[in-house]
Amino acid sequence: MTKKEVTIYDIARNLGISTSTVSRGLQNDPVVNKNTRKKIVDAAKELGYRYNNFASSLRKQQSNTIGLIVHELNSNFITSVLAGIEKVTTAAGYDLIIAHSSESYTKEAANTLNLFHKRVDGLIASLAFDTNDLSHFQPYFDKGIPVIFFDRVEENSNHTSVVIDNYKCGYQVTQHLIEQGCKRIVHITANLKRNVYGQRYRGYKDALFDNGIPLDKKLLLVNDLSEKASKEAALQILSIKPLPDAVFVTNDFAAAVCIQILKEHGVSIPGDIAVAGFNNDAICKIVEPQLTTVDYPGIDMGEIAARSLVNHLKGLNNLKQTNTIIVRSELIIRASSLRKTH
Amino acid sequence: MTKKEVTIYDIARNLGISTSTVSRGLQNDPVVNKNTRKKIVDAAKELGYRYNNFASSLRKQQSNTIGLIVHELNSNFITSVLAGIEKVTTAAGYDLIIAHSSESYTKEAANTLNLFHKRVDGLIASLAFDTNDLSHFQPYFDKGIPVIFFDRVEENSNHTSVVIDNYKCGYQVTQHLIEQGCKRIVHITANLKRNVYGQRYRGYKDALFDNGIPLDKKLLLVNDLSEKASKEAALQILSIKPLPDAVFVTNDFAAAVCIQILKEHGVSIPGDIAVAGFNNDAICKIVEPQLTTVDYPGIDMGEIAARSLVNHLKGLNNLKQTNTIIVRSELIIRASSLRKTH
DNA sequence: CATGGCATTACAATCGGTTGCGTAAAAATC
DNA sequence: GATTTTTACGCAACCGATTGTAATGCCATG
Repeated sequence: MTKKEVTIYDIARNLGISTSTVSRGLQNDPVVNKNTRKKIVDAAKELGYRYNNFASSLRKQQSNTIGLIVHELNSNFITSVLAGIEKVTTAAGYDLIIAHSSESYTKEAANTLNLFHKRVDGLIASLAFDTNDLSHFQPYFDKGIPVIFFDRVEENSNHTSVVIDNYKCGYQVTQHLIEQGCKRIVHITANLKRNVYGQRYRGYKDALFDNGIPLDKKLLLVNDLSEKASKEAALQILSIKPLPDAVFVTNDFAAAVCIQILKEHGVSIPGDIAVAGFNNDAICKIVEPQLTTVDYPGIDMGEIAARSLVNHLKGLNNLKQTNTIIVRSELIIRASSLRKTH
Repeated sequence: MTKKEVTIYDIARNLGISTSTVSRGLQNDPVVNKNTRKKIVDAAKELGYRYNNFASSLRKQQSNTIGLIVHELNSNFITSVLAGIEKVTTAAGYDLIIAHSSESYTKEAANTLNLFHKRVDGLIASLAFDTNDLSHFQPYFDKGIPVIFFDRVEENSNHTSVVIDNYKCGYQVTQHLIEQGCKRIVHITANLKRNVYGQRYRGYKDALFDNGIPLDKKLLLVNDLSEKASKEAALQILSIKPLPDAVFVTNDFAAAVCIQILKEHGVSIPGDIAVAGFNNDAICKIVEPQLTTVDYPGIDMGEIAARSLVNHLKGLNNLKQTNTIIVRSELIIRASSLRKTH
């Protein structure tokens, strides 16, 4: 069976010194003599000592852990964010606990509570599709545990958030499609209550308006951007008379599925219908024609969010002063939307 | 600032009972009276009590947490595994800490150690590309902490592992390509020391042998299956004279990139070169032609691995009795390899 | 030789649940 | 009504590291 754990008491007894000295020695506290420190470290190694995070966290009243709640893990974007966050938190000596909600509010709330009980020192979160309020974060707010939202945030909340300018991106994509001569632009997106989709839609709407193109509600398709939904959306597009001349999808994978179905039905891309996606996933360069999209700097968002949190935890800045941080983003034009050669 | 934490002592004082009763009451121990239990739970809610995992874990000497080490997070396969694992661990009341190595042995070792210090009750792991030995898991073995490997495992080790029959899959794919009339089959794969690639290669080799096709070392391309490497591999294929008539890539994304480059150079798929991938990622149905591949039951592997671990932890079975669990897998034939119509 | 200063180390309380064991009271048994 | 059994709860010792404060020893200074 499991052997007895080695503790600082064992080290202390072994060396004939006190546990406080051992504790300080292991923390490299300069107050303990260099030689003693070395002896402690050596003894620890030799005895097979392992640090007990529980005892430490219990006593110190902090976990040295940051919680991360994401809506999904399966996109390039989110793994980039993860990389950015990890880079910063690891460097700052924090551990990271990742929880994902699979786009479900229920799971998100459960994870939020769980991480609260795990006593994370801070939280970074991207909300699920159907999250409508932030009441499940209330315990954090009450206890003064910092929470930073990124990408999928709640609008009109005065919590710190790191986002891109979704409105501008939506506007840019639409403007680009219009400049390619498109006038009947379908917009396939998800729950408009979620900021990223709502804002992009507003950009789309305003771009149409500014170009004197009437908004046609029939061209707005809201679904969950899954493979199945995307296929159905593509079929629906085919049934619209006259055929639309562009599709702006707020997700690259969904756009790829659309392109596929449209092509299967003899529609030429971008000749008949120009298509644009969102996120700049790896898939963009695989589909034919290659997909116009918006590049979304995941790694930067992750780094910025994590750095803000870490700085706050170390007392270097105060989150209450910064509300929204907007990260640059960029329209990337590829063949799927190019109808005019300049 | 952070208000003082509410503890079971506060609840006890409030109700004029002892902490032991409170503790038992909160655990729903039937030994405490129903009414008292209700009073405790109510008081806890009212006072804003939150359970302290650290105190509990410290005392109980267990974390109720399972560690998961994966090589990456960005594939469909791995997120399926994750879903399977989560389903089981959540149901069994365990928390999950996910760590990913980004295919780096160094990070894998660091994560392994970190989870060890976090005192996970058990570990589920899929190894990185370049992991050659299991010495970083030694602390677990020494302490008797169960470790289950899945997918990317170390061969010839007598640790419990959950895998598919990679040899058979490699054989099947190759056999299928041969049956389509291919004779010069390129094999693009990664580090052959890693079981999944080594076994598939052996299947490839044996299928060739059994069909009387000589093994041509020039047709074996080993790289890291990244986008860049796949492009280079495709260009390399184009330079082989005479042109090969099939490519078996051990990763769908890499296969997709290859197809793209080959097509750009006027190669017809599958007419000139038949292509097969591995994993049955969503991308398979996006590329043109749709990609022949091997379906890999991620969710099952996750469930099986997690269930074995959980059962072991609960004392329901003993891992030392089960060594290797093989999960079913299936060749999925699509247009990218179909040269003959039956 | 006494005293002050500095460098080291020890003492002991503390963090918040958990649990074996003991006991009191209530219920059941004869 | 006495005794046994049940039910319900309390006592107190843990788990292992941290840290404010006190104490020790040493050297230097006057």
